[in-house]
Amino acid sequence: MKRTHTCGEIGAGDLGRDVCLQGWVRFSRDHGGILFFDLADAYGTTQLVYDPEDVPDEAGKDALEKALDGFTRESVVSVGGTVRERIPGTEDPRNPTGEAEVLVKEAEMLSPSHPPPFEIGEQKEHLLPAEETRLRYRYLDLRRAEMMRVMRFRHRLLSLAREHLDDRSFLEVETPLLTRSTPEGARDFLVPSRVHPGSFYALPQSPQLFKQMLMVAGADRYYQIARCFRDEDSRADRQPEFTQLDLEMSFVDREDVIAAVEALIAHIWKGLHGEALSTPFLRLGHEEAMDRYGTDSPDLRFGLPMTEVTSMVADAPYEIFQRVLAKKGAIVGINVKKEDGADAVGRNEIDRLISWVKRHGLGGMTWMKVSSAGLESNIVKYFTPEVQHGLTEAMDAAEGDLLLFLAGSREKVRETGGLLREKLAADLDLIDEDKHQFLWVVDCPLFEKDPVSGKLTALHHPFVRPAGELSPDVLGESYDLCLNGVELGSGSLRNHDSSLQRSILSMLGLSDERMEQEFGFFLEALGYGAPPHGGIALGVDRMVSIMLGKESIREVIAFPKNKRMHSPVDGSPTPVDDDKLSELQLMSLAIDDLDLDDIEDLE
RNA sequence: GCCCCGGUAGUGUAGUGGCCUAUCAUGUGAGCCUGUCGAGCUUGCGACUCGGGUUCAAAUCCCGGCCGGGGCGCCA
Repeated sequence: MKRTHTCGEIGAGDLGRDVCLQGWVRFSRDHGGILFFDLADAYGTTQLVYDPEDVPDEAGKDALEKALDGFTRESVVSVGGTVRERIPGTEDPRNPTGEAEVLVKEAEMLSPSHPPPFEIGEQKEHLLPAEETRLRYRYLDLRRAEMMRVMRFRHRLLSLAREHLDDRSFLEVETPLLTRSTPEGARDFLVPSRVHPGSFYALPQSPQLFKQMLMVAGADRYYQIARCFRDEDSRADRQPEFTQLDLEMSFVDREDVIAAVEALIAHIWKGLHGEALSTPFLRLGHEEAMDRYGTDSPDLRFGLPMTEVTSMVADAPYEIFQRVLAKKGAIVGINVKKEDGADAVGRNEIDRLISWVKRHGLGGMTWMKVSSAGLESNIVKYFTPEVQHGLTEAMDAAEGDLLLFLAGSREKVRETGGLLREKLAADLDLIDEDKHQFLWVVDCPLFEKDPVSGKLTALHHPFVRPAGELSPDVLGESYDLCLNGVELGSGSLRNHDSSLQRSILSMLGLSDERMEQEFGFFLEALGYGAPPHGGIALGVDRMVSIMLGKESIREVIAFPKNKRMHSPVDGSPTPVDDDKLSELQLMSLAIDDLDLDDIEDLE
């Protein structure tokens, strides 16, 4: 028997037709004579029915019944039969195939299944087995229609991206997975070389240098759906291997790249959601993002910005503020607007917020209520009417609002204020889960100074073009894309001038010798006519998970690693045989009976 | 490296010191049932993460390990 139809396409139009269906037995219902089976495949479910009083071939009846007896849950079977209309009143309106059924005349077991460790049928989220179990039997988990829907959504997103970029002369190029380990950035996954004992490839953390060399090559516009690898601890939105939609363009300025990315995302959005996405996206300077929201990827689905009031209250004889000012600290306010639910924040709630703030390392929090008579609280008396007026103006305070103030070191206040903002939004239910708020954060500093060593490190990566004359404080020609407070992608214009690139690497502490050793090949490439260029890399896993409202990117990756970077389905990583190691001239230090003398003997 | 939460039949759960020979559902085995659709009915099966401790008594309390998850650090 050969399949003639899928389980999702049988309908009223097929009545009377002889068909062959093949798929998985999802549920069966035995009424003591008449039998029902739900046969499922990737496209849908069709009801099979066996009726002992309606068997065309009496001689084959026993064999047919015997075969059907073996149709256990999740076994793969092949059936031949006739499509017929269901008895009136027994149609299933929830199922697109629910008006028809297939009367089984032939049945064959293709592949039996053990009883599955959990149920494959559609079920409520809270009835799902633990993620651990789902990942161990991922091939069964993926069999669920919801997971198939996720995989299709992801596929569609990538198709739409390809379609859009192909139409705009972007060239899809595969860059190597076996690459050079470079000193900057995350920890590398290393691959030992058999041919060059003691030498290693690194799996790419991103195709950054290769795509830039493609620009030198004159490719003009490049993209790649690129797997990237970073050996750092995972999070709900971080896996050791992940996918970037990576692109790069030549002869462009920042606006060109931003516009190209907005058009790309709008195209994807329209294709997946059917509705136009409003562009251009909001934009925020990095410094303002930090000042107002305490993070470089703020969630602008809600308000509650911070307002710095340090200078405004500088002369107020309020001791707590004065102590902070003496230590060159900062004082910021957050206005919980009446319309955001300030009334819901009573004295008890404020006390809870104060202890929450203390747990985050600040001394406390002060507050004022805005009433018709003006500001009210036990500290208002320390502020002159002019100062009160200034605060009201600066924080856009109106009657019914609640003003919260944090004081401490600038970094701590920013950080805690940002977290408080998110906590308030969650507590007051200000986040519209259906809203998708894109945001560009632009003008990030090129460098970050290590507070302990004073050493400069690159905030993004060392190839970002400075927006002005090179100095430790210079801003970069950068643009980070955020969606709902999550960093979706990071892009910039790059340095196409090799001497500028050298200066930056040198400011990052690389000696000429090291620079030559680690990046010489790339600097050399920049010396052979590198066009001005820039690009971006978008996190595909994050984009898909946010668009589908999933809590973790593991939900949108077919075979993800778990928190401890184990692959539950294949059990990797595993130890390997000693002969494999010795072929690579390697010896593990992670073995129980290791005798250090053995190593010394080898030297 | 650190902090927090969790671990009870195959799966999801109830059980906060003795009422536990551990609840319920689902699953699974057997039987019944001719229009169901996550069919129904009867009945059998099946579990306290591991080690140590406290106690007359531990699924329950304490300590440690293992496993899973969230986070900090880390992630140019």
